[in-house]
Amino acid sequence: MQNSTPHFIREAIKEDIRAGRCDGRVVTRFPPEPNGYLHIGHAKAICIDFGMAAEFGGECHLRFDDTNPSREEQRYIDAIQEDVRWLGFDWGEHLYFASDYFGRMHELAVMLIKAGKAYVDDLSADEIRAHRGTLTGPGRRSPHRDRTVEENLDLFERMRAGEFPDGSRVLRAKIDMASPNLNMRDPVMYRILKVPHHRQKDAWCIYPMYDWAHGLEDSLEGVTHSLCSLEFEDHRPLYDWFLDQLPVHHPRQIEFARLNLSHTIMSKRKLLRLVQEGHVEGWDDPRLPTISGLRRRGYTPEAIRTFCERIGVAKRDSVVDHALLEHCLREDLNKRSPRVMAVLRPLRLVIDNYPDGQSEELEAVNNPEDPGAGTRTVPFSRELLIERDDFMEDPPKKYFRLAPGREVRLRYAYFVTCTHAVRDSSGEIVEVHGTYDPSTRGGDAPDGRKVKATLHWVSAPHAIQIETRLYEHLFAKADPDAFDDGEDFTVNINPVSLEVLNEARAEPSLKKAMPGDRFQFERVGYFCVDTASAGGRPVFNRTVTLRDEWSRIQKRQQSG
RNA sequence: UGGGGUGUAGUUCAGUUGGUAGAACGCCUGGUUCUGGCCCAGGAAGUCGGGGGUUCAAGUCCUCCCGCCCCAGCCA
Repeated sequence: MQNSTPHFIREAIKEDIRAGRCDGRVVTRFPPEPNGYLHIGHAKAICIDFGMAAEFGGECHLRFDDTNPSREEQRYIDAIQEDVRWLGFDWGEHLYFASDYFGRMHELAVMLIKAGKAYVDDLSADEIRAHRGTLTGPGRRSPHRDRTVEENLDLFERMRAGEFPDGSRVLRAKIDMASPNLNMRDPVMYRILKVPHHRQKDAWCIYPMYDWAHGLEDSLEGVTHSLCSLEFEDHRPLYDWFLDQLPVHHPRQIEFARLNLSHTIMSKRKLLRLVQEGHVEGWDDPRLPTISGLRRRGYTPEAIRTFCERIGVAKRDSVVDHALLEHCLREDLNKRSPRVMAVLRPLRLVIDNYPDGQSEELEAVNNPEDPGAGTRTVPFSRELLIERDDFMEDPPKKYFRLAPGREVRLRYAYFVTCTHAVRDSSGEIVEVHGTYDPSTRGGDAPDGRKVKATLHWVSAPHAIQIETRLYEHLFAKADPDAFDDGEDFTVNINPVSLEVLNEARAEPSLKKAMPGDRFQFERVGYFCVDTASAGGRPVFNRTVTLRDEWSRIQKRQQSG
């Protein structure tokens, strides 16, 4: 975190500290509304909020902005805490709820009314909208704008007491109906909502609006820097106005651009649709950019944090290439993942000169990137399983793998030379035969001869059966929102974003794998044991493939 | 004739007080290798949104223009 690239928020905070504007203290907050699951866009915000606090020796609060009980639920509060913690951040004792400040907010609202800066309006929602004016024209004052302080006080107390039905009255700030900033045209501070709150129960039937509440939440907690996304830039004058009217601490709001990622969507509304319409299996579907989905997919918190660091912080709208996320993932997984051999689409390979019924244990390195990871043994026998892609009867140029007459290495085992392939009546290759060189045990030839390819394999009689789930982008297009009139983003859903392989086999060491464990299947990709794995046959989610030069060569050969 | 933002390689970002541009990812070459992974070396790629101006010198300063994003919830 020390040699991070510079960005404007870091510079602004430094400048504030230098100028003594915040007592040298840095207090930030991550303020989710508990009405949905966190996604990688939130991860960016979390990294910035907690990251800035940590960098300047300050603190970052986790505060639930629970001011709208009609859409918030306890289960989201729980899930959000789990996700933030999993990402590696610690709010210590600073867990807060906006709803805990309702009493203080109410007092301050009364103070504003007494100062003649807020009034109760009887206009309906539609009327208020009509009075607000347009983007280019000023609004009109409500006929109730000039009520006396006494009348406003009385009406506001009766609103709170539950005397009026939902939507019948609101408390509004008295600012400027002609302001070019619509947020300043007498914004609503409180609305009547006779809905029990998930934490406050029936204590309130009026609830504060975001603009009124958020600055106070920040202020009450002593937040120094309130970091949020760009769409709140227009709200900053109002944020400042409220705080300026009151005898309270005044934090500084700074806005940055939210994260967009290619090949996926970040909007809560659209994510919800994907879940509700069954395009995915739930909020933690491994194809979703939700934190829970990424976790189940096998992403590491470290990879996500590195990613958030590398994308930078700026104010322009942008779309980050999903490839950068995958790069950060592979970089981390490469260092930490134990290697293991598994064959996704098996093809029988019979070693004709290997004694029938015999088997032996061969030593394999657990992680070439980490000498401390040690070794294990894998069983070898006459009947092996190799990847179908690793054999071609009539190979094209640059194909280095097994083919008739060709010698390759079986990793950690022997050099084998293919003799022939066997086809069934329909002409499909059902097995391959070959011979091995006993002197190459372990994988090296005493005479120093080389092979151009090394294949992964499993011993057929020893292998365990596993299920693998191969994921591709949920959206085929980089921009899921690129669609024609009359269509919506769901037309861009990739119909083959999930491929389930039931015939995969793995080396027996995988028997001990537990849900959440991550492995590199050598030459194939990184996999993570699914949380829903049944005991007998573990399910492996493909987190990400290994970079694959051969597939690029193939693409080139096909296209030209 | 509303307001607020924002425009630098394909992408995401850096570019100190003005000295004709850098990184990462992606892409391409080559090397290395018991993973076609990792690693190493190299390369292609930018009329710095456009015009005008100030200056010996402008991505940086001034000015005009253009593009894109956000705002008319009793959502956050």
